[in-house]
Amino acid sequence: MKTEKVSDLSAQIAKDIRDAIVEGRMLVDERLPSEAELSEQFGVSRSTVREALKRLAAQALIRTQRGAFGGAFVNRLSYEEAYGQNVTTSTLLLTMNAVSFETACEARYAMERACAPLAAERRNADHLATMRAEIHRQAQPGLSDESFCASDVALHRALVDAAGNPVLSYQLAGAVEAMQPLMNMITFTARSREEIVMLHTRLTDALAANDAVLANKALNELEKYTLSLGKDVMARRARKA
Amino acid sequence: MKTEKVSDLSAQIAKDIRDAIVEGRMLVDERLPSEAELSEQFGVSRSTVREALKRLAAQALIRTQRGAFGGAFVNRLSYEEAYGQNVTTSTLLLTMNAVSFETACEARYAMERACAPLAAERRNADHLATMRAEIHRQAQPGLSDESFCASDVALHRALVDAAGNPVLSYQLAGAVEAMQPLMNMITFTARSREEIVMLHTRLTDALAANDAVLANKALNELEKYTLSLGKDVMARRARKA
DNA sequence: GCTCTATAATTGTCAGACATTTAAAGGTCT
DNA sequence: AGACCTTTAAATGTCTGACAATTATAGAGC
Repeated sequence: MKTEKVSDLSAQIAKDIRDAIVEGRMLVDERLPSEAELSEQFGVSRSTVREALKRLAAQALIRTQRGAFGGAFVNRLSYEEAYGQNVTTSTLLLTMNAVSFETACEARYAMERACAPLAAERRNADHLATMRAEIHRQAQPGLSDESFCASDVALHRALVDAAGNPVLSYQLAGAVEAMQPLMNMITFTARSREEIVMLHTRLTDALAANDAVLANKALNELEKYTLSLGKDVMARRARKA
Repeated sequence: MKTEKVSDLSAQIAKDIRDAIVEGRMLVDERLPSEAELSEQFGVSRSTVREALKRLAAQALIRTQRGAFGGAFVNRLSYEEAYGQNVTTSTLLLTMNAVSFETACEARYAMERACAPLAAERRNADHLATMRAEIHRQAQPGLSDESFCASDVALHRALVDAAGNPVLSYQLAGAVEAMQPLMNMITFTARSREEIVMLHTRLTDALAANDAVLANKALNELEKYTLSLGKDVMARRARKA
């Protein structure tokens, strides 16, 4: 066996099994040996095996079923599960490492621009309807800043989905959702909301007209404006402190 | 407490603690209660608590230290840890869900194009040197297809890093690395490698000249060419089957 | 042939024990 | 006083054995 001395058996066993799954030596829905068999195979107690399996379950690599003919099975990772993992990890990464608003904003709009040409080509009526519905919501007075940001993310998600590429949707929508806590730092005045709604409308109109160039222009202005709003907030905070 | 009946105590306990971390109720490097204390607080056995903690450790949310004054601590998620998680999850998602080469290819180059303008502006000598080194390697005869693809990914990574935005690097490099198994399906003839090396050189030259437009053009041609190579492979496979 | 029940396999949980690691406290010598 | 060693206590890591809960299958009874 390749089990090096690591002084954390459950981690080592989890790694062995994880490698087997990632490298395709175990296939989706294949059943792992029972906990008792695994403990014999690896020469450890059942508790240790269980801790290893829980590690894998936390990464959605396996699912377990109780009862006779139950056990642990290699799990087919769904977009939904992977998406959730991605968002949790990315969110923590950003908040714990004090990523600046400027950096997050730049990354976000760079990724949005990556979808714009595809979205302009492939958007369908549903995508446009979703975007217009979110724009409508953003124009409602009395909306909290958090809800405004959430709607902003939803609109972005529609833009990304309009590109018609599930891989792009998974990667970018997750990334943007993870940035929401950072975006939430902005306080949106009535005036700035008006401006953003206008730019969102221009973006949606551009997609409706299959015009990638106009869509990109709208995104550029949106980035510039969002950035200036963020900088205002920072400056105000700095003055107070 | 908000612990609903879920009939998997360790998952529920893990969720409670995870929420506390994600919502900021527990700060980085803060120490969790000992396993004995947790088992008392949650009213479960120590084994159950341990299984919950292993789940969190698998997501790199906590780290544990043995010995006196040891215990479980909220872990500052590093870019490296998050990156590894992202790649594992994304890789499995793509392979298990049979994402088509076309979809992966499109997503990849869409994301590369997102970085090109920033990279053209900010690339430094190191980035250019890395890219040229990878190009040199790609021109070596006798390189396996896998190594060629790996070098391709490394070159891409340099491009993304050249954009000078760590969030972008984390998200996009992880996404592209996850696509490597799919890209590995292509068999590269000497002729096609020559073509790709030429396009890579044009891309690097464009960045060296701070020319975003030329860089984007090179990426577009690269995408078109990669896609045609992939389609050839598929067609040949279909004929054989 | 259908329904119900018993069975056996398997995971989930618990209790208690011991091994191992590690930082801090205390003691000894110079 | 300071440097070095030893002890100690707190904590995680691992093992053992037991029982509870769940569930598909096989068999009994009609």
